[in-house]
Amino acid sequence: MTDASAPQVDGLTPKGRATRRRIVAAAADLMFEHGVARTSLDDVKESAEVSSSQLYHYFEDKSALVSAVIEYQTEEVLSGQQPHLASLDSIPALRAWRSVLVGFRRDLECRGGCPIGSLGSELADTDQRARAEVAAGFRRWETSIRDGLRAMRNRGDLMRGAKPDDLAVALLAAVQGGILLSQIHRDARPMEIALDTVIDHIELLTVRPRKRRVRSRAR
Amino acid sequence: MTDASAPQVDGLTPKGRATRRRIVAAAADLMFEHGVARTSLDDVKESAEVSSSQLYHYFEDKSALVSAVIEYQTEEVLSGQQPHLASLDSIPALRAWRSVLVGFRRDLECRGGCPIGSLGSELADTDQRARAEVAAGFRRWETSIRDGLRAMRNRGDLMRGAKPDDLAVALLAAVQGGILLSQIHRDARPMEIALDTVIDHIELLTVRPRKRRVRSRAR
DNA sequence: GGCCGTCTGGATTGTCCAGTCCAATTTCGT
DNA sequence: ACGAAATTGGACTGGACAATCCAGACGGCC
Repeated sequence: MTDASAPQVDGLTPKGRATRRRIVAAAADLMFEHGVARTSLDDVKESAEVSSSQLYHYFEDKSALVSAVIEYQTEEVLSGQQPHLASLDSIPALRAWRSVLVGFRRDLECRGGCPIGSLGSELADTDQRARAEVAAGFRRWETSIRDGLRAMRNRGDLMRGAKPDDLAVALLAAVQGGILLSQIHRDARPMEIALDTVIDHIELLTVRPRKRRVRSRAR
Repeated sequence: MTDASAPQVDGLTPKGRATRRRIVAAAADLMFEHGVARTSLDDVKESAEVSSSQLYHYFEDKSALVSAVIEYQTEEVLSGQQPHLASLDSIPALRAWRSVLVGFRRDLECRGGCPIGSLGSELADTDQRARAEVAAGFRRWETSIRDGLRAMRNRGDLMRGAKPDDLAVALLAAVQGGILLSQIHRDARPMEIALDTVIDHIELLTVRPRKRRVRSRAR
């Protein structure tokens, strides 16, 4: 469960695994920067310093490499949001998470989209396998967010009418839409606004919107 | 102002304009379906039933054609949302607009992204001109939304603390993020949820959330 | 140390594709 | 009508690119 790529790497020697990793990392970088279609295998070979036979030794064809890249980027994205993603169960936690995401954007000067989302956007209608893999990645992401909101709900911090599952979807949509607007306008503000708006909404659905007093230390 | 493509079409005879239009429409369809990089000019020539010399007579190169496609799709998208987009100044109007957008998704069976947004996602980092044109299209879109919300605000329907400009950005982000999630999951629900959530939030910022009674017919 | 499977080098092939060119035909202005 | 400009046909070029192939080098295991 921890290493979803196990089926593809067993039977490989340590050296082989290293080469494979090098190829995937190089391909991921190039595809993040230029998109899948504009990344040639020659580029990947050069950047990873491998030959054709190496590429085709580890991957059936380009689309198999793309699959590996999707898997790689999913791990990168999810692990890059830790530990925030594991406990999005309060308004301050959501705000902190938002700031981390916005920080990533700023570091990139608003270049590039979401490492997963932009792959999905490019491939969803041409490569069913890729679409399914991106969908699986998004489901994991969404699940993490949802768990935090459900915890708030169960703890009684959210009003009974609030739907944590829907709010999780709305948050993820705000991330994706916000990233896109920020990428196109080359300005991090739209992403901030998109996320702040949904978090504000969640805060309005909070039972004690502010100045929550600690009533008992027991527990 | 109504015809932003004027600079590119004057000096053309009616026949020429028709040919040019045919090329752009064919290219727009293909690029919407397969993306820009996966749409070859041979495909465009065949679909529009024109020869190489015609293509290069009307467009400098592929990226000039892409510019024309962006312009074309911007008009398609904005005009396709009329008359809703021109008066998004009440909660019911926002709900109705949402349903139109979701209906578009369903008609396409959740295939394809936003005709503008997906071009932006693919081109933002490789073609500055394209990025700027998509940005301009988004600004027009955002402005329409914002005008409706500002009208609500000025009329006193929105609380004084509400920021119509930010809410417009959040709505547009919800549209884009929702489309992406729906495209990847092949399910219109995420888009519905994303838009409903932001509209719910706007409703909470409404002065009289519900059962608004007509108090006076004078005006 | 010697065998076998893993790993690597690099030339090659066939296809696709953006862009060019020259010549022919049609349309417009007057 | 008639010259000029716009429009069209279609072959051609040079390069990029995914994928194949044949050897040869390396490394683990008995």
